[in-house]
Amino acid sequence: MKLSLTEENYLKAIYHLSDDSAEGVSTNAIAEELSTKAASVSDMIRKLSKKKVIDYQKYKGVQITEVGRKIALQIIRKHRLWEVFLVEKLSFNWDEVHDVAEQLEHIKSTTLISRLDEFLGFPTMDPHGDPIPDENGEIKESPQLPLSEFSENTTGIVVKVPDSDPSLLRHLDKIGMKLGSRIRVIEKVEFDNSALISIDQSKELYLSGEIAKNIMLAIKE
Amino acid sequence: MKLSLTEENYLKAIYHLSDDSAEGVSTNAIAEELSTKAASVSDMIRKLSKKKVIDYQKYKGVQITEVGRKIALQIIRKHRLWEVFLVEKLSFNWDEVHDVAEQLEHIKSTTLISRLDEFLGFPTMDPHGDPIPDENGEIKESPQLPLSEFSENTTGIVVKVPDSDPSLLRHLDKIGMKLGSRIRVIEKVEFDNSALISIDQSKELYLSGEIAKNIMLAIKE
DNA sequence: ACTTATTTTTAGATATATCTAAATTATTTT
DNA sequence: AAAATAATTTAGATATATCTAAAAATAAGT
Repeated sequence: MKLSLTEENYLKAIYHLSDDSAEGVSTNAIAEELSTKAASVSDMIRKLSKKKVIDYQKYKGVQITEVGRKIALQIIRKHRLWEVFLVEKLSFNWDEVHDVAEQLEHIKSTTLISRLDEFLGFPTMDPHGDPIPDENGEIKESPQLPLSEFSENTTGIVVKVPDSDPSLLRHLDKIGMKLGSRIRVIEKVEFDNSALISIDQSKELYLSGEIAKNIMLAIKE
Repeated sequence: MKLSLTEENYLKAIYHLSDDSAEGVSTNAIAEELSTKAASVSDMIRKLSKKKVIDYQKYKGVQITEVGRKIALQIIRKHRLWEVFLVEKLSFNWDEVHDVAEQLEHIKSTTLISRLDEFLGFPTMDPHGDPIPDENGEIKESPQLPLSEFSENTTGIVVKVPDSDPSLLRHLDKIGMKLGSRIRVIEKVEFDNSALISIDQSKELYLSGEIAKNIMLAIKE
């Protein structure tokens, strides 16, 4: 199955949107995700449907097929492996890697990606804590909740933050919150859903509910 | 200056063809280099001319401008750095890297390429023995010595052989030694100045001192 | 110098990916 | 259920990159 760069980006967007809701993905949602217009999405949807990577009925939204899912996972695998490379080998900050990885993920060479995987020591998680699918598209995921769902006096490890928002990532960097940071919820403020937390058993600060919703923690017994 | 992927490939081809002959580059030559048709080249030439990366008069061929040359050298820099990465870090054979490097050279990120340069230890030569331009487009020809002057357990890339002696060239052809071949001196024989060498990490054979004196190698750390 | 051959350019078509504006279908409100 | 609103699709345009076939300019052969 040969897909153009644009087709790959559409398929990836549809895959991500499929995760959020079990229902079919709407044209508008795809348009917003890709910062394009619904009309363009309609055109592309017909192309992808003809290639059998998505199922599609007019006005009914799209659903990714098993074939499409496998392809999307391979693109995501490449994206995340390149992110590991950029952070571990080229000393990028974890908030600088997304745009470059968006380009690198489209390089076509199965040899390249398996050699890269080996070179990086077969990592299972990218620098944002997202799991890296294996060459068959299998994902091994650990149980996790957003920080906002944690109750007082519980502890978790940062395993995932959205990689799409540089301003958030810069802020987290500034307060010293990284993947692997140990977060303890000391106090929850009912009024605005903010929370007093500690980072790595030292720094204490208040975190807004907005931020807390975006930080995924692995539950620590 | 923003160039599309296709424009970058045209510019690179024109740069390479400019090297061969001091005269302007012909439409047909570009078409053949890129496996496309002369009509397509005519169209693209007008675009590149409008962007001032080449000079062009109808029916008179093209010449690369200083601006164009600088851009071409940056693309070549990226191509060759990626080739070093593929060979040194991902264990590609030097004859497998070209197609992947052709893709990687178009990734846009100056940070990426300077970090990659550093990660690779600021190499001056790619796996084929071609020099790697620096970030200003300057090329430093690498130091070279005749094979006979190399000591045991050192490696070099064939950069020059006398073109005046057909019998020598025929012999080199027979043993599989070409420009760009990677030669490792395994053992030197004092008695007759011959040397046991390996060619391209595979074939091993003895080479007479007479031949070794005539083969120039670029020194590879 | 004139004819022939080659090279190069133009004109018109095709394919991808995008857009705006209008038409159509689906959903929501009253 | 009819009217209003929202979502989606189609129609027609634009921009890039390509092609074939025909025209124009240059180069070569006699």
